[in-house]
Amino acid sequence: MPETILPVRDYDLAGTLDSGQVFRWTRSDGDSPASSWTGVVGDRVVHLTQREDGIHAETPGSAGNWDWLRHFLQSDVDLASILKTFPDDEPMRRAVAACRGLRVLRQDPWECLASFILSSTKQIVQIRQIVANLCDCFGEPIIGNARRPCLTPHALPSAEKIASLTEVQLRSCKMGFRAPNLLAAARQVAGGQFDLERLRTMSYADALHQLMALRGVGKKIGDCVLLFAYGFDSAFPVDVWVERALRELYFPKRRPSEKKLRHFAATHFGPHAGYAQQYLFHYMRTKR
DNA sequence: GACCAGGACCATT
DNA sequence: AATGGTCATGGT
Repeated sequence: MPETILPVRDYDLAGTLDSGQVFRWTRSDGDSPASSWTGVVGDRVVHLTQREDGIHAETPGSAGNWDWLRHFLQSDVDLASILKTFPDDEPMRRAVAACRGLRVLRQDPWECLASFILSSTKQIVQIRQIVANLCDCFGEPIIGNARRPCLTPHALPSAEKIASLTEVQLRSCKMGFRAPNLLAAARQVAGGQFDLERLRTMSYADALHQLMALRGVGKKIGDCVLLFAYGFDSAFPVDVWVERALRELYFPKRRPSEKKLRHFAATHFGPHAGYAQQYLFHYMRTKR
């Protein structure tokens, strides 16, 4: 089985894979002290383990030069230089101290868009379950991993595949009112009316505007896709946790208006605001 | 059994 | 511009 070591330091694999960016990774370390995870990147099953000398990776079948994994993990980015751009205030210092090595991943755009269309008013554990249902029922099986037939991993279904389904079939995955939104997005992507690749060439504002034209995609989900799939580091998704972080950590006592809060979020956190947002999010979710 | 969840959207004030 | 209801579902 192909394997490699990514000699990366300052990388919290567990925190990163469990910080609500991706929904298909499961811990597989039993009682071992090392943090070990299994997931799917594209059409490959990957097993990752965090050790002293870096992240150990193995995948059945062919791994090529592993660039696809370095890209997904963003293991070559200089985290320290990003942290330097964070505002020098008490909330950020606390969040950074509490989430050492937290990274922002780089996902496939369709997987990211589909996942976050399904994320609306759902807890992360439930998003995981919905995405798992969707992959198990309609994703392409990944062959060569048949430990047991019922555990055959599946890729996330393509836009074309989902576009060929019915709303009733999608609802069987327990995604509720999100089903028509996912179906509509899949049809537009599969039919070529919506070009996910073209977003790469656009400005942040234009790309966000495009995404928000999709039913079920507002500012928050649009920002998640731009940050997690396209690397627009200025995107600053504000969900209930981040809003709580802003109000509690930056405006205790006062009650800033929604508009004022959005202005603060858009101007205070610098060129890598998206990273700062992820630190605040994970900090709020894991403290206490 | 309430309450809430990585929201978006539409109808009222 | 700011609230309020609605949409499904299940964990805590």
